[in-house]
Amino acid sequence: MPPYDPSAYPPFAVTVDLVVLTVRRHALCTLVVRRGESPYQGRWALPGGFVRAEEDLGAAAARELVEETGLCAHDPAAPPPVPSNGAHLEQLATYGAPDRDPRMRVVSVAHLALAPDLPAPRAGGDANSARWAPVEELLGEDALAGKAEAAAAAAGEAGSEEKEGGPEALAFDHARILADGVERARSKIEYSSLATAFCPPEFTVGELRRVYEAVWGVSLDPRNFHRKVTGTPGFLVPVGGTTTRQGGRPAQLFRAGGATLLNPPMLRPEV
Amino acid sequence: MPPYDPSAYPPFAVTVDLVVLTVRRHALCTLVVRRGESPYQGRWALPGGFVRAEEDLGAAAARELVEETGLCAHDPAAPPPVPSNGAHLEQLATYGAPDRDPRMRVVSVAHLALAPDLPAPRAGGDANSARWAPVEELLGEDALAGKAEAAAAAAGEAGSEEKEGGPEALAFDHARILADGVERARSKIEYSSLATAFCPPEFTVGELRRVYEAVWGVSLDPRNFHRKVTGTPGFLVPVGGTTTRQGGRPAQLFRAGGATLLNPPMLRPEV
DNA sequence: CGTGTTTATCGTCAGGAAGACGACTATGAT
DNA sequence: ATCATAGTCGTCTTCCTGACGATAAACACG
Repeated sequence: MPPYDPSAYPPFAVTVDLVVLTVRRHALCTLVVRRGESPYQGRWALPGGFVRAEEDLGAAAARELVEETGLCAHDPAAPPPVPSNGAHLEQLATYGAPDRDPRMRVVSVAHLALAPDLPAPRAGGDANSARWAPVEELLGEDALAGKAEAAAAAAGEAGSEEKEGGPEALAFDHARILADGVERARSKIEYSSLATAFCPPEFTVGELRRVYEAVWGVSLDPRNFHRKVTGTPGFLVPVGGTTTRQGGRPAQLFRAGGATLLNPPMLRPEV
Repeated sequence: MPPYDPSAYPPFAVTVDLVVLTVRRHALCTLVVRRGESPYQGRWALPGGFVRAEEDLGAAAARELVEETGLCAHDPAAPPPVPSNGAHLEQLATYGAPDRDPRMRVVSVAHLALAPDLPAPRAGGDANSARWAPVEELLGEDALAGKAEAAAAAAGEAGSEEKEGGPEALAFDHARILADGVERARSKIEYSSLATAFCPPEFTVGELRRVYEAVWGVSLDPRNFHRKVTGTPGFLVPVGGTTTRQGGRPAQLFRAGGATLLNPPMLRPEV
């Protein structure tokens, strides 16, 4: 790399942060790690780390994802030959407020990963521990600045609310990043087949419906949902077998079809 | 800012690049500037520049927008008190391949700006000149790698196609950034009222329809379009007057309504 | 072994949205 | 006066959706 006058531009640290979402026990959950270092020590944070000198942004996110979860990132542009436990990974947004990290100027390129339900997370790297936390618990409708907290005061809130959004507020601006990631996932499963990324390779219509219900936080009519997804071309391909994982009548098994954009889209119920 | 061990992380340069879109003479156009400096000297590029040491990413994009176009950025989160000629500005994506700039490691946070038709651009900063270029001319269906160029060979292509995507290929990875920005705009005017950002403060239904037609590259039925947009709550509010800017029968004038999300959405015609 | 429960799947019906297109209106150009 | 252009209002058919009844196939219990 040719030299260049370093005084012509200010130096930045560039990191990647990960919003890893999954559906566990009917709830949308995200991976958080306990911070062991100085700023926000002991608080939960999104997993992440520095981008290496010769590393692409997406590669850095994939590396962090493997380190934290063992998941093999599944680039939508280049489907892997082996259908391993690959998670969907895409860039979310970049956060670079000058004071977001008190140590130095850090620009963080957040990525969004969607994964099927996994066993307990393995703590990796510099994290003391890691867990799947329900996003509702982390984003309690007022975990972000700007939301009215009048309702809490009026209701005589039980528990120990802290100043910045609940007892388990995330470090840095990670609550904002998580909220953006959740909103991205909520809107993207509307018009793409991304909801299948939350499912194992073979799944039933009911399991897919429970993904939508968990991500959107609504309940859907099983009959209309079944008609909709089986009638959308390219969304699901039957794989032949049946299963009775959930009790009740055995259900057909499907794989994700080749379609990435759904037409017609799934419609999120109104408010 | 407290000191921090600079050997613990590799230093990056962080820039913002702008995809400024407008509709001119029934065509979707973007602002490009002529590069005066060494890599890709003389080639067209997207406007952009370094983020300053204490500057937020959005602020840097807004500053570049003012420098290049005189447009006052219009943060959706904080509507300006004065309805000046504010353009819509939002973050698009971040590009940080290790070799995207031969001089050094640069991470560019691209932003998307939508503006009404403007007078000739004023060349600012380090740009020799600037112009509005039709995106179709910059992204000729094969300006990006990966597209099949077999059709060009079979048709006995006239003109002087270069190796990397046409005679006016953009510098760096700016063709990719532009393509992503155009795709964002195309999809976002479907379900949001963002198409009004391409219109002057007061506009007619026909002018709004021509925006959709230019951005999507299709032709829409004027009668169905009229019924749709006037029937979508919060999209348009009548302002009272009429105009005959386009010839023909005078048309009612509207302003953009308060709605940001359209329900039902506008539907882009199928392939 | 019957009954109840759970889940899956198929059908029906009414309301609404959208595409195709006819008809009419109000301006300027010739 | 006539034509061209652009805007606006209706109609009709088709498709999608939400609400919901009905049936099917498993298991749990008495």
